[in-house]
Amino acid sequence: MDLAVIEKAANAIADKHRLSIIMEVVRKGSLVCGDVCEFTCLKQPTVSHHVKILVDSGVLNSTKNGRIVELTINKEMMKQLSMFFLQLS
Amino acid sequence: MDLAVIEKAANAIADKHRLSIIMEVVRKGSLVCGDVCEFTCLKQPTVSHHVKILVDSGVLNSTKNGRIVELTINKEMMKQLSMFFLQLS
DNA sequence: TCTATTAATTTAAAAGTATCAATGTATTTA
DNA sequence: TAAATACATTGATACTTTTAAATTAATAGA
Repeated sequence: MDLAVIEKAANAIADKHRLSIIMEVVRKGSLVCGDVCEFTCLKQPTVSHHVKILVDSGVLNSTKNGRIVELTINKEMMKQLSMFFLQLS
Repeated sequence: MDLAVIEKAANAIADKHRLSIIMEVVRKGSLVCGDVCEFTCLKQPTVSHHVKILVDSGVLNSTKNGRIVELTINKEMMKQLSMFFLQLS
């Protein structure tokens, strides 16, 4: 497992707002960026910034349908993180 | 699982130097702060700073034997992190 | 094509973080 | 008790991150 991947994913997760986005994506199955603005009370550019970090790190997947971006959890990444920490325990 | 705990642990892990400290602690079983200065090429105050973050977050355990601080991995925290990411996958 | 909608980018200010020299503290040893 | 050792704290500087207003880009629908 590449430590740079772990570092980047950990960084993406290490934020109150981003962590709550992750939990909401998992709870609902998927979210669009507009939903995130609503439930986080953050402005749209701020949400766009956080979403970019989550997607770039591989924590979330994004698929663009027209002008709408749909966010889902990257289960493969979650499995890798789970395995990494299991090996450290 | 408390998200604040996850957030704090993720933050501790989300750093190149701290991640390498974690890996070395696991590889060797334990380390003292002086060892960390050597293999990271960081100065002592910087190491003290990083170690504090790792210990405060619960990622590492520290036990003081006289003036020497011994660092070990917190296996319980690793298990909790592993479970957390497993549930997201 | 015109307008509304959804998201990305730019820019800038404020807050937070990493680093290390200098210094402090506690403990061991001569 | 004095010197040496191991680590913590302070304070300064440089760098990074977060946030959002303003703007831009892309798409959908009238």
